[in-house]
Amino acid sequence: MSTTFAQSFSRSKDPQKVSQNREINKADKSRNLLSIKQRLSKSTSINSSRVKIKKTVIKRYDTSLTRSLCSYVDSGLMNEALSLFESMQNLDTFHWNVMIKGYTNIGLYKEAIDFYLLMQYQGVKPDNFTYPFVIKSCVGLLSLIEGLKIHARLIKTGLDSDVFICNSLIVMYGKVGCIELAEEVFVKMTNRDLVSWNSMITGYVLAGDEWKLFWCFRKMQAFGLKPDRFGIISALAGCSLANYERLGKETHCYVIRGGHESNLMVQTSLIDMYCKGGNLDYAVELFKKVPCLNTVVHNAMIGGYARNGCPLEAFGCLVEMQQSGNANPDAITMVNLLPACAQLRDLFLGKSIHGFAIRNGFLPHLVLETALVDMYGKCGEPKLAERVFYLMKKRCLISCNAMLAAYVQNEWKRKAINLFLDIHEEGSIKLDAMTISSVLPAYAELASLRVGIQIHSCIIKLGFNVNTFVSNSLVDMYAKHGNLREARKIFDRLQSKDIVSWNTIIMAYGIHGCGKIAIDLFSEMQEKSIKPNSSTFVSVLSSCSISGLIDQGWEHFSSMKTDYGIDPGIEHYGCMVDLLGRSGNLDLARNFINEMPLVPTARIWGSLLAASRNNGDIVLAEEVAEQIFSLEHDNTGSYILLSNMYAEAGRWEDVERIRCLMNIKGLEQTIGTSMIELNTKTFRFINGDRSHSESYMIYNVLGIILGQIGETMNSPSFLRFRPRELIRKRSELPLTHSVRLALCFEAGKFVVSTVLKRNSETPGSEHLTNILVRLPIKSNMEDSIYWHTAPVEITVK
DNA sequence: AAATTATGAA
Repeated sequence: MSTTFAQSFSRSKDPQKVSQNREINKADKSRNLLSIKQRLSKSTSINSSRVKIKKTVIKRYDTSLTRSLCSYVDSGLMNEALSLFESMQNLDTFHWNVMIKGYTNIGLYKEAIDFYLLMQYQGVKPDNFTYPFVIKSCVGLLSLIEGLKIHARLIKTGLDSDVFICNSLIVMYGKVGCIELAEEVFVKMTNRDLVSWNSMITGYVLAGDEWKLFWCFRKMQAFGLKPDRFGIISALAGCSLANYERLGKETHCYVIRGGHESNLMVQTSLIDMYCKGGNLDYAVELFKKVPCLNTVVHNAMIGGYARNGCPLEAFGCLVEMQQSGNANPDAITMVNLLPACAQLRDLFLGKSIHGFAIRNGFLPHLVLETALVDMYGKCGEPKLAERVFYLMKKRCLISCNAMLAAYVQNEWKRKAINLFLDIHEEGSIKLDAMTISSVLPAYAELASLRVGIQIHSCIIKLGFNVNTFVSNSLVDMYAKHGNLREARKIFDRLQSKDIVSWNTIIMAYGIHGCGKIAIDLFSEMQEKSIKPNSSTFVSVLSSCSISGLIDQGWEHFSSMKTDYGIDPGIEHYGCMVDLLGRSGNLDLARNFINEMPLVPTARIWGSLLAASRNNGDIVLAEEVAEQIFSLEHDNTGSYILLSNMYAEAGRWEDVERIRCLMNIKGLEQTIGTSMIELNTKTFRFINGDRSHSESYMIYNVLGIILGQIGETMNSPSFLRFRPRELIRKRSELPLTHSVRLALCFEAGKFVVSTVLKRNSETPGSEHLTNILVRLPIKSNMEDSIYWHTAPVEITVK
């Protein structure tokens, strides 16, 4: 299949077409623009012609010159038209209108408005024919301010009752996003024609207000007007907005009854509607019946295949389009194909499309570039996404959001946060809820709760705290930072909880070892008749696994399929292996893996490897590691784990062998660190760390807390290192785990500062003990090899 | 002498 794509890409590489496209893109526009500005500044020549108008009022109209002017304008030859215009005498409103129309039609909106201003300056009065063009130019510039000025002028001159002008105004306000103003114009009109209604309906499509759209659609019929193809096309767009299947079919009936079935644009809209409503079969049926397929219909179908999870069919449609010879792919075709590449995770295909777009002169193109950023992000290539992003000439909110998502999906958290801050500080692009919920996972993973709280207040200021997506990310962020209470508070206050909200809060309790609360929340969710999805069960099963709720884990695992019809995925099997491994039942875990219907991944085996280490089963560990290395030869963690197990067993030759293997493969041991933030400073600890200047205090605190939970530390062992003591050193390692050291540092500092505030003297070691022993330490520390991934809550009465 | 509304897009 991929050779067909490659062939079809290279076949249409036509140098002539490429140069044509490029020319349209830039050359013409800039040339025109320059000459007009130069000529407009020489207003003396036009001035003199005005003088001549006054002198020769009686002189007969030169119709042949006027006719030439019109034909230049109609063929888009504005330079020639301008020369003729300047040389002409007897210029009246009609000539000016022709010029304004010409500039509007070729997209030189600024020049059209300049001409409109100039004609007034020259004393020529604009009439009802002038304004539709001028208003269209405002739409082209998306300039509400110019539009409002013109509207004011219309009210002053009394032209605001002209139906054509009012219709233009409705279109303008609809397109610049001021639907209320469009409504105002519409309501004030005394005679509304079909175009007025159609324009209003189109405005509602753009505003995304399908309710008012259909209200309008019905109201116009009550006034005795029959919807034509314009209104029907908008209504079809409204159906995909609303996603009402019945409404779509109802509107399809209008098409048939009105006899619009043969109209290509109507056919396209119908296909698009059925695609967006997920009714792909209907769309394909209609697509097959279209007699002359153009680029747009193909694009609608390609987009439909892509959005309905049929990426290969999307490419099939591209090949059909190229083989038909009637239609050529354009920039939008590329935009529609890129999500298909992302779904296939096929980087080669994505790059082919990128190359095709470059060769055909489609770039620069804001939407296409954004789609490229999105595709590279989803194909796991944040570097390429970044490259496209920073080469873009223009960027908008959506392109920034796409880049942020690409960073976050690929774990480039720092970059995501920096980009977010850049956008925020630069200020020209206004953030939305999507921006925030894209970047929050990056804040959740990085160790600074302080900055997370800053973002939270920023969210409240911007009013995004009511948004469900944002709140879900916030719940996750607080949970990952160990502040379960705040996470719960946000969850409880959230007005409209969706399935993600529930999944997140269940997982939050799960990762903190509060399996019971997690399961209670799961029941509560079911009582509220919210249907769990596949991710819900990942949350529930991990909660059971972490808290050692073996029976409940099995219950939920089997009820997934029987009660909810959800087939367990690889991640669910992973949770179960974890559960069995934690319970120490290695044989069961192993049989479970062998009997599961899916091919085990490295992560599944990794779960069993961890379990075999905790149970000291070195034979199983070796076997499992073999499986992992066959899947991922560079899995550093597994090498280290195996090496540690050999060390614990005193098998030094094997330790050495593993180290050599790692050297050969160029793998380095990564050192895990734990960070904690105190008074705006970040402190980093490694396991058994003694490098901190306050290590004495930290180990003091550690000793005290260990005493409270019944663990003891043979203090000298970490001071010296002798191979024979390695066994003990290894088994003691969790005692001085980096997470514990970080927490003890925080606890100690807290006590010191509290005591200092009270007594204004430095507390001694005994002092510290006295206070720490009395501290209520809230957490079930014994449950885990570390106490917790989250800070321990310490309160002093 | 002349005008206004439509299809596919992240």
